[in-house]
Amino acid sequence: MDDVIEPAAADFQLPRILAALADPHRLATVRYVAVHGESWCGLVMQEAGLAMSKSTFSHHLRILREAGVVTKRISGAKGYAQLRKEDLDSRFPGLMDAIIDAEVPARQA
Amino acid sequence: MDDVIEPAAADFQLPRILAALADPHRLATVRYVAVHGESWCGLVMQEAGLAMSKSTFSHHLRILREAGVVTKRISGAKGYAQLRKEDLDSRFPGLMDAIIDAEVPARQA
DNA sequence: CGTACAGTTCGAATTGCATCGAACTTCGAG
DNA sequence: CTCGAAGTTCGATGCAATTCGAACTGTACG
Repeated sequence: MDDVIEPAAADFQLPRILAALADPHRLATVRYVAVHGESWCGLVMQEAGLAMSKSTFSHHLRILREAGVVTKRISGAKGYAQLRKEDLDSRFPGLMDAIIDAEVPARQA
Repeated sequence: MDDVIEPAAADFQLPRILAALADPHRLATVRYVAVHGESWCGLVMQEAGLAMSKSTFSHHLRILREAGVVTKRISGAKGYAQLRKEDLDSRFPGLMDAIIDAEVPARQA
């Protein structure tokens, strides 16, 4: 069921993390949990402005988890996503801060 | 001939920059010019450990330029690539430092 | 128990990316 | 002018990513 491998911090691969963050949907997801802390996935989908099906969101979350960017915790029927800030900071100091604090350009057409 | 658009710093798009940096070959390229400063492309290809054809390298360099990560200067028949450190720092403070200074995991087979 | 909710997995379609060789342009050196 | 070196562009190809709906599993709650 849930065979997703969340790597240890020592196994983080920069290209993989950058690839995970390079998708606008996933970036929005990461930014949301960075600001709001551990969040229910359903809320993230709504609030982060992600117009996609459940299965697509599940896919994106998997990419983020397999890269080591987020963790998922299951409570009852719901899942909660959280940024792995400490682990990311330990391997790539300043990386996430730079990405999270980056100016979000005005939405362009 | 050279229609590659190198965007102004104000037009930098984070997802695009992250995507450009997410490829190991391009990451190696960026790290090389970050350390060595403006470099002849031929040398970069050799020294950065890039085993690829000229056309493929040209393609990767284009991606980096169009994202705003590097500039190219032509001198005679040769081209020289340079990291756009100031522009990148102005839009995304700390981003490039974090990426360049990241520990490169020991290459093991 | 049965219904609704939360989420994953699967298959399929579409799209995009990395890569190469070949052909071409341009520059520098003879 | 001619030759080789340096790069770019152009198809073509093969692989990976994104996306969806449908079917499935598991939890919560009347």
